[in-house]
Amino acid sequence: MATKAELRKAALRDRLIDAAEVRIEQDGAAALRARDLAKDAGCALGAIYNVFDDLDALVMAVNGRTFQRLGHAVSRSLEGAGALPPTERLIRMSHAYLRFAADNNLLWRALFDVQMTRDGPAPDWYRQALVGLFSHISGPVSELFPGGSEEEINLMTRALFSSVHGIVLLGLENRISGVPPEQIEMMISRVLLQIGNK
Amino acid sequence: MATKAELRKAALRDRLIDAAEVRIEQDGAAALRARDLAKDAGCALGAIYNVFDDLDALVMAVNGRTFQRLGHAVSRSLEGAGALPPTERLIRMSHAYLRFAADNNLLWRALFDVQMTRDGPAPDWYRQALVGLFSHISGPVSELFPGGSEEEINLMTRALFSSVHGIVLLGLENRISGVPPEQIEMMISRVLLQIGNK
DNA sequence: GGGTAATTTGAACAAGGTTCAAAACTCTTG
DNA sequence: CAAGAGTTTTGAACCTTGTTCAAATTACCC
Repeated sequence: MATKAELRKAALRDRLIDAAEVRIEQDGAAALRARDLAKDAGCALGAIYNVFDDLDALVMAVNGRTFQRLGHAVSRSLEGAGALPPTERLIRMSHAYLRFAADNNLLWRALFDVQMTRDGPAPDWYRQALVGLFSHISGPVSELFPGGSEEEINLMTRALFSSVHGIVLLGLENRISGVPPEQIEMMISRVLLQIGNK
Repeated sequence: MATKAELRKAALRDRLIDAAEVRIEQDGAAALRARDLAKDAGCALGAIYNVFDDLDALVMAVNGRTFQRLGHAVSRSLEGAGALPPTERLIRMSHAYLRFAADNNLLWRALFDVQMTRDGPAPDWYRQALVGLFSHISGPVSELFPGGSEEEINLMTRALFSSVHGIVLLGLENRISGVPPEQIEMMISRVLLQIGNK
């Protein structure tokens, strides 16, 4: 049964994730402060550690949500696009990826900051989420390389994802003095078209 | 004139950069400890702050060295390759980039960690170093796209660099359970060949 | 050699993650 | 309902770390 205490704990968990999400998007994951979060969530400092092992675990919980939203954003970009040529579908997904990264910049960066910090392998749900993203990509890639073995398709899928990720990452990096989003969009389109029109 | 004090200060500066370089390559930039560095360099804790504004500035000094070495590694990969087709030259440079990133993983990552942390724009020498890297790339790219305007060449140059960077970044990320370097090499080759053989 | 200025030192401060003994609360039983 | 046992929550205290600065040391000049 769900005792009163368990419900309170679950509610606190949600409030903490909410608060952390807001603060990460505002100032970045590195600027999270336990004392701020306790204030935001209306709980004691130590209460955070009744719910999460440490602040990293809280960031990971936020990352779970972010990954979910990212997956939906990419899926949505394919709605009604099933009949388009594979290159066009790749471009749509990539542009959705760019837009998500631009609109949720610091939350999106937090996704990739964590693994670097931690030594052990990323948690399972994390790998699963990446596999989910890849599964959207491998379809068009298979169509582009009909003769390729499964191994080759997998390789190309990851290579293309990584390429787009790199363009988005560096494109948004110096967003102050840097590249306007339309130009990033164009970089992605050019590279993917170049690869598609062989 | 170079007073005795100035010489000592310069020597300390070098010892601190040496020590920081070793520790960053060992444990990553985030694990740098002022007290460890003081011990390594045989100086007082406060002495670090007579030479550098803060630890970030010391990391930046290490980054300066790393960028220098990275530039040389990429340059060297082109020695005697001037006559090769542009795609082949791009592949050689990219493989050199991958090898450098793999052999100097945490030092290489420190290059890209800093700007994310800091708010202001990257220092000038930093941008210059990137421009230097790009200048190696834009040659082959111009040959690949002879009709392109300067603007288009610049765009493609940055796009290609970012793509390779992304493949290397994610390829080396989960290096424990992840992708072997030869496979990363192959990803880069495939993508670049695909782009070149249009 | 002695006096002044520059340099170096490391104890002290501040900030922030994490712990844990005590307080508050909840549930069970008589 | 009351008392006791068990659970949950609390926040003061602890610890690690970057950074400062008054005091001690060293270098320089006459």
